[in-house]
Amino acid sequence: MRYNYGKGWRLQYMTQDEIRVRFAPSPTGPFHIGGARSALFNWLLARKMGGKLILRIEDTDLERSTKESEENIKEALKWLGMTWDEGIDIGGEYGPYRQTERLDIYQKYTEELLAKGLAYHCYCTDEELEKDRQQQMANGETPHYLGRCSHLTKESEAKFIAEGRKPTVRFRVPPNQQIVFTDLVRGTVSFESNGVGDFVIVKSDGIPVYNYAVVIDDALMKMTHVIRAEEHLSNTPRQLLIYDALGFKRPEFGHISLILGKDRTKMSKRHGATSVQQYRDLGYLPEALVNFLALLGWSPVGEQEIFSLEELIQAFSMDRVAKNPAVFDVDKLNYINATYIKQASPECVLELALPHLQAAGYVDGTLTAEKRAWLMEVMTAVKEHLSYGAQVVDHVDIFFNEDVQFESEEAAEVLRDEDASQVIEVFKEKMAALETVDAASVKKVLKSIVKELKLGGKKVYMPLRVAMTGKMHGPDLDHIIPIIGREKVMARINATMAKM
RNA sequence: GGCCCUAUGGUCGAGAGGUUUAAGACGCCGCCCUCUCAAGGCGGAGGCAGGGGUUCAAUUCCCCUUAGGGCUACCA
Repeated sequence: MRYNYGKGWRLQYMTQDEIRVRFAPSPTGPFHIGGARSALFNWLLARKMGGKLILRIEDTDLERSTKESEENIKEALKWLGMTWDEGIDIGGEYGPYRQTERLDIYQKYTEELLAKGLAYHCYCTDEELEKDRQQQMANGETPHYLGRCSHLTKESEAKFIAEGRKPTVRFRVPPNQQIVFTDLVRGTVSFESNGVGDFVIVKSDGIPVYNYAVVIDDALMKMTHVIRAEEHLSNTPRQLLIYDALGFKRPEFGHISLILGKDRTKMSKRHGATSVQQYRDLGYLPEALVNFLALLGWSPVGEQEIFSLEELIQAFSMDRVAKNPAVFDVDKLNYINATYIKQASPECVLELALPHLQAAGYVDGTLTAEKRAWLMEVMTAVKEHLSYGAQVVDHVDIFFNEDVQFESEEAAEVLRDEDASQVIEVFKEKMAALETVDAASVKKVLKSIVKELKLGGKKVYMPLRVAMTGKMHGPDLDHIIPIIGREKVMARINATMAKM
């Protein structure tokens, strides 16, 4: 058995009315790829089980939260193809879905905790707290609040208030308790309450802290499963204590491991692109990114690796989520994206590539229908070579640049071959005689030259390739030629030969 | 420092005590195809972190060590 509770939980929840899961990001910066994966697993679980996905915004960090980040998250989720059933924008039975709009709700529970003596006001200053922390660390103890304000007399409390101190609210952690829960991906996890220490649940400005608000929201919003990143695992005991103190039913927890960079530390900017937006801007396809993310920490039963969204939903299950952290492997992402690009329509590839073609100055903002059609042919020729959209600029100069430059001395050498000029002469004649110039007719021409001149294919193709592109490599010649067009091909060849 | 999580090739990972000669994929190397580069096809190299147990049998269960990560905030 992989987990000591077996697979029963799945049955248990299949018979329940509905699964309710949430994705609850804090809008404090670019939408991280790890957040996208958390969202994905929740979304997949909800869709698989016919449940609901709730999108809640955890914006209690007033300094760092921005509306812009929130928009960013929504856009990214939509782009990736994930939709939510309740939450910001669309509302629902358990709203509001933005924590700063729920302050009155939290306050009600805070008063309850205070009244029951399960929480208390703390007037300690940052300096005092920091001093305690230093000392405990020096003593080799788990730093935690010493409880200085836990039993304040009315007099001293009045004195602090008179001094103008703004209190925080601390949760009174019961001593000598074992906090145990069963994690969907990790099995039984246990903590000692003694290691926790009374923690702040409401800041001195009256705003609740994450560990507190999250519990009230998840409970009130009737979450059945909390699937989130492993960084929250160590916070879970604190949250469990609050569930119990408030008499809430505990949901199931599942902590999925973190996504690491190449050096096995948490993914950060120095590992390259870390936000969903960056991958979109680089010209990755949302389906490919989702496919890749799904495989990072989850594995399907069979050997299939390329999954559509629908197939992922069918195949997904929480009991195949891995416990160990996963290194983000761009090579594999590129491979997956490349396979999606190969299957994609020219229109779709053009869409990925267009911003990069524009940035490189190959095309300007306005595209005529004719130009667009031509670009699609170019895309068809190069899409086999692309891992992502931005790479297009490495492959298209041969279609845009009429001034042929040899990429190397080796290339120039090809045209000095004894048979080169004859090949080119024959090619020009045959091309001129052609009624329609397309891949099939060009291919016929090229083959006939090989045959008639009794030369190897290399001796025929390479001089022509170099004469019209200056390069030794590129897409198939019979594809390139119709795209460049007969006139320009001729002009290029003539110009190149004149230089010899 | 304390607490918690994790440990199969370079990477993602299958594996649920004997079915393993340890899947599959990416990457790497070679061959084929081919005008070239890709793509595609075929093949190859490469791994159970170390040490103790438990057991007739351990990659699989337990313990320790080591390594990595997370938490330890009036961040989330």
